[in-house]
Amino acid sequence: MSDESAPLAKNYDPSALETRWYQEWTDRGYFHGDAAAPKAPFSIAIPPPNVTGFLHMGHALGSTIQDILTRWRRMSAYNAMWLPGTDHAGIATQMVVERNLKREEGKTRHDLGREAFVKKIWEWRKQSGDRILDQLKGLGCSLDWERNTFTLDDGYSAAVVECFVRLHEEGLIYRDTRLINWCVSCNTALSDLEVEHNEGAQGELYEFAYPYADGSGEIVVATTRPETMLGDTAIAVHPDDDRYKSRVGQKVKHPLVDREFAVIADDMVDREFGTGAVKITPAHDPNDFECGKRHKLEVISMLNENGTVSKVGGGFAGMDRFEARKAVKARLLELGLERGGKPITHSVGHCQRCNTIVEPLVSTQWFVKMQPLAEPAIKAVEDGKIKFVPDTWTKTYYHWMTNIRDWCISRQLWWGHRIPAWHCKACEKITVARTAPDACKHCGAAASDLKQDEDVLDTWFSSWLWPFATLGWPAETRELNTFYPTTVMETGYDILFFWVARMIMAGLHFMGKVPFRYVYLHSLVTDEKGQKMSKVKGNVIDPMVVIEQHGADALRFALAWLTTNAAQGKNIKFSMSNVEDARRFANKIWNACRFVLMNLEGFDANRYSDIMADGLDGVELDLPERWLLSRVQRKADEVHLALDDFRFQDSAHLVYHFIWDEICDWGIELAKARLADETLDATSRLKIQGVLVYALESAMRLLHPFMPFITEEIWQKLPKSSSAPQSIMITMYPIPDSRFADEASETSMMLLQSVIAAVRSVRTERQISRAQKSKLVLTVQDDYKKTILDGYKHFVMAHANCDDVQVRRSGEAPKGPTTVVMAGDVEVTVLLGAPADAGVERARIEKELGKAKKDVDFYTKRLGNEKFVQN
RNA sequence: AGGCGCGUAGCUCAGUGGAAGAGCAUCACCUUGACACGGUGAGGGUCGGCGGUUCAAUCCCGCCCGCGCCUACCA
Repeated sequence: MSDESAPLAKNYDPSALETRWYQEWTDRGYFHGDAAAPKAPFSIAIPPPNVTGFLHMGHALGSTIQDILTRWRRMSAYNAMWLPGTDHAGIATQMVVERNLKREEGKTRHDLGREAFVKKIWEWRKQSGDRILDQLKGLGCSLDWERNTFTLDDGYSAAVVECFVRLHEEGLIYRDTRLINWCVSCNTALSDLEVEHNEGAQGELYEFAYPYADGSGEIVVATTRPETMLGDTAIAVHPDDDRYKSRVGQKVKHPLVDREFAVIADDMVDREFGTGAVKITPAHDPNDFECGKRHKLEVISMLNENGTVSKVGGGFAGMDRFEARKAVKARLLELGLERGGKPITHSVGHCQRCNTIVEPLVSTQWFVKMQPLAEPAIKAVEDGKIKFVPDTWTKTYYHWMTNIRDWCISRQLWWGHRIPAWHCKACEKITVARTAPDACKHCGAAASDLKQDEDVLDTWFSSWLWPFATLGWPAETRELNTFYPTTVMETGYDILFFWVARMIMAGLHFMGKVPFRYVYLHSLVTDEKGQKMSKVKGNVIDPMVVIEQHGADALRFALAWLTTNAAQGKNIKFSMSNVEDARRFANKIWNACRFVLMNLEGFDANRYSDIMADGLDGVELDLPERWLLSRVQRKADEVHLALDDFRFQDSAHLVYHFIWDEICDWGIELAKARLADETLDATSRLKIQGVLVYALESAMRLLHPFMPFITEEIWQKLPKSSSAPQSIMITMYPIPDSRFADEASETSMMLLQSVIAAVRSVRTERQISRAQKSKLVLTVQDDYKKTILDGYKHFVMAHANCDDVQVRRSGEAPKGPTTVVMAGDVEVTVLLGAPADAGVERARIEKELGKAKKDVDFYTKRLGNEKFVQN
């Protein structure tokens, strides 16, 4: 614990204080959300990172945003709870462990066998699984660690089984044999979403001829995948295509394998494309598969699951699919059947995990029927029960949801939730159950005849339960009752379909309520050039390195500063200079605090709060103090509104400018001279000190969600009345206090600021040295301004470096060389020691005059405009 | 092929139907007892192009030109 009475260190050093405070907060249990607390709940479930992962800039951004929201709401009297956890991440994790196994022991998972391999993964999880959580701690995330959940925890796994069994009972989960996406490298089925379509792949549209079986010529087809001709079972042409009309029904002879099949007519064929004749391979193309169903074609799989040609490929059997492509082409050339080819740009599906080209294969898999789940999920958004921020995503969501297709959920992996289905050796039927069944439900065969399905479930099939399975579902817990629905889901837009949409469906289906009220989707964080950060490119900025160098506070503030509710698809370009800027800001705060602390001689916080207890009424305060108090209220209001709208950049800017431009540049500067004056009476001094402390303390609370560590450190050092809480974390977030709002003072200050700025500008332009004081004549348009400027001319003198200020309603131009500028409608005449350069002066005045004339023209025109005046 | 979005100061980006803003960068001056990770001041933009609606358009509409993203089974 830091010694509160110790002075603030001369230099700001984030590293030591950040670790210290995180420990302190955890020890005091500040992060825990009590399900029984009688306060309005505010909850967020973290998008669980991959258990083997490490924190990247995207996590840092998302977690910063979530922590800002959580800390802000916690300070605003909400029962705030931010739930941490990790995802077992099926394929990704299995791949990492397989790679290690290969590297360290030269073995494959098959060498170990399922049980030993899964054990191995658990060991790996144990050793690396907490790294990413520790990194989140380093970032300052106020996560409720008591609720930390892993998607393979017993309770969570039970929820996954429950979900599967219920959907199966409802007929929403089924098993079917159909064309699915298969990764020949990962050796598993994939869902449609896990296939990435790399746009613009260069391929060849290859043409070759099928001879008619009766020797009456040939039909030329065009394909990008010649090797699949080994599985062809038809040729399709358009029914109205005169070129081929007469050939429909006629047989062709396969040139490489012993097979004949017919020319068929199907209007899926585009007459303009290729030759207008399409080879049909129902087992290896989704289009052809559908076509095959329509025409009851034979489905011949010519590829094995590992991507080699199957035994139906005759002499090509055993070849890799790309090798086979070359071989088939060579053979066709030999046979004189090649008819040319041309380059084509098309999109090819790649495995999201390993980037291997995905193979459409016929396979028996488990599926979820999505449409019945999607309909209520669409309605919930239409009804405004869930709002997307930014709302441009709403349309994207509707589009995907209304065109949703069934979800292939079985994966041929070992790491994950095993499918709760048992195959009966006796009757070959399947029994789906919550626990291993005693007997086959269909034929009564003994348990010994039942074998559990080898496959595991898609990782996302467990994550779609996240907002409620983490709170104890299917049990009816107090946690669910209090924290479900969660308030906000904050995540990257890249998993809108993978995860967010599916959570909405699952939440509505199993809980009958939406899983969250708001979906905040953040942008992709790229490097400063807009390039995606990747190890290969070597442009990765590691958040942990940033934290080490500049502190978590600087990183968080930089991220918040960059986070606009940007339009869809616009990235956040991140560079170290953003962090350095934030670090400079932290340093500025540090030093402002040092100034205030150094000037607190004789200050008594309790006495100050007694004086101010009833607001401004009857309290004699100088203008800068009234002004600063009022500004605090205004900023508190603005920041609150910005956060309420998820405008993180706005809120960060507001606090930044409040602290830097208002507290430091004016509040402290105006206080300086007076505090330095030893003749100042004790009460006046107390008020100046008190207001500075108040403003700084309020600013620290405003800033705390963004920069939790430095604000705590400084807050602890500031004098407080005896009733103050133990930590800034448990103070109230500033809300505007009307007792301290004072519009008149803000107006008056603005007048002073503009006059001071005008004089400074003249002095710089005239190159008047610092040592030389100026004399001013201020000519004003009304008595109010005269009173203000007369009353506070000492501030003008001090801050505009003048030794004489005369304020008047009108009068002759002062004698001697002068420069006149306008500050609003105040004529500011600066008396110069020496005559100005006539040419320079003329140019300046002409420029100003030109501007003024333009203004006059503009307003005259506008006021002369009848329709404008009417409006 | 459909859909979404972007084009504003040198750079990165906010923003609004009533003559444009921030941070950084640039230039000048200032080592003033909080801070040179600082202070003061200055320069810099026909808000992608062309039309339309409006009293008024950077903002609304249409087209065009440049980008980016998402969805999709074009063999």
